[in-house]
Amino acid sequence: MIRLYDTARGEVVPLEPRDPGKVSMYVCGPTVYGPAHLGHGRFALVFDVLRRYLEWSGLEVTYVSNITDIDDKIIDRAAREGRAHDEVAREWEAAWWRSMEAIGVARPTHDPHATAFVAEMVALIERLIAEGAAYETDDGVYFSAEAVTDYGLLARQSIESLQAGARVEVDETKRSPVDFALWKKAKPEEPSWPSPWGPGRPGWHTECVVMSLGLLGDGFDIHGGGQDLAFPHHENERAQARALGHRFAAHWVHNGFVEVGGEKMSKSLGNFTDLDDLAARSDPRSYRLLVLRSHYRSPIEVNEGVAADASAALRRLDALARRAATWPTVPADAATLERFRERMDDDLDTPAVVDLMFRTLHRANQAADEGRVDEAAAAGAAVMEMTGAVGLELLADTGDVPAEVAALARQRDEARTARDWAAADALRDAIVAAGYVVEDTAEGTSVRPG
RNA sequence: GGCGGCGUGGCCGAGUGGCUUAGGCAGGGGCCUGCAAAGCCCCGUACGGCGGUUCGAUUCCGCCCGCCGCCUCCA
Repeated sequence: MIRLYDTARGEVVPLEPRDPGKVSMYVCGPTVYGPAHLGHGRFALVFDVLRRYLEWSGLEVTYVSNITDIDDKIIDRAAREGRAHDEVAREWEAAWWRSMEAIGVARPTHDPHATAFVAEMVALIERLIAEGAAYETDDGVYFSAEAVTDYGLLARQSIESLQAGARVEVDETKRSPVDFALWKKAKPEEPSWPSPWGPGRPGWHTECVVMSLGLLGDGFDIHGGGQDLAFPHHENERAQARALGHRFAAHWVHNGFVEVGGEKMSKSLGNFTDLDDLAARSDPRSYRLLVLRSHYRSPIEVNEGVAADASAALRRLDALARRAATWPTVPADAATLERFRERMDDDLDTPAVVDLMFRTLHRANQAADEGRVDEAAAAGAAVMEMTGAVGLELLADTGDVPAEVAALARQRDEARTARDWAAADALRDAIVAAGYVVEDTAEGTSVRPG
């Protein structure tokens, strides 16, 4: 079974599924108020890779990722644009799924929306009040962090040091600086839902508690998200669940940030690149390869040079896929797949897996060059199996080539047969100028989109 | 201030007390090719600084320097 770093325990520990053969995952999804950037892309890819690998391993995965469709930022944007908040949320949610599709992230098993669970959230808050873990103030309902003895577990800090470090103006209505809002009473003009405390909206941290427990049940296997969610978001989710006696998530997994010039990419710093821009400028699969090249908990630097690097590496993998298409169909090399499994099971060691992919690619090419076709085929099949298991689909086909370009290729073959090299080179230049890659093969001129 | 992490060859990025000291990209030489492309072969002796432990440290310990993250909305 796979071993993963657990933020709560601070070490790599085996994943022990609650239900044998099945894995339940909850990954905090986006607040839909704007375009997704590379950071969102990374978390989506990291957990997509984990999910696909678990499925490849034969486990039945239930993957839940929510859509936060009510939040101050959505309300702000709607107000600025003079639109309804739900209209803004719908627009950006649609954009989110388009971006996810562009980078090949599989759709979650369930994609619950916060606004569909408001009644359940109200019920949960009522229970927290009844337990003495929450209290009402003039502007809302707050959770009392002191109600949970190990508050600070995910932050790996004591509640005292968290309080001492509070950098925010202390809200006078809160009893403690680390207390957080469960329910925000609506000001005039703000969207609202009815509650025992008057019209208002839920705080961010409650939705994930209700939706994860509701869809996956208590003690679900994995709760994931970006490192910046560990505290306070996940800490606060956990606090609510624990206050009500739930075990909640068994395993907490957090991915590292995307950085630009050594700094975290974030909307507030304004140093972000939209996922759609990247997908439009390059083969979106290269971003997955880029993400796989680093360990999921390490920061990754993304810039033009690094992106070009990944694109070039991807071209080699595609080249192997094309070559492998001419080899016999044989089972993938078992020893290589065993290595792959070992590396992946070791806290998702994808850098080692990329290493293994390229070594195996090299082995396949070498065997083919030396005429050991079956060995090449087995190694090639292993590369395809591994890339497929982590969601990297290699392109073995040569793509669509227009009839006029194909005609140029045939003319070039004729010229080459006639040993008219000047004509052959001119035709090749023409095909390249049209944006295609030309390669000679035993069957003649091969042309594919560049 | 508290907590955590990082500093590796031109670039990206793994890893390890010594042994064959990843992988990718870029670069140089060669093979193949009419010339290319793709592929193959060969080539780089790097681990922030100063001490310490050790037969031996990039890897362990201490200190220092530099950088980053969380403690606030944030993937």
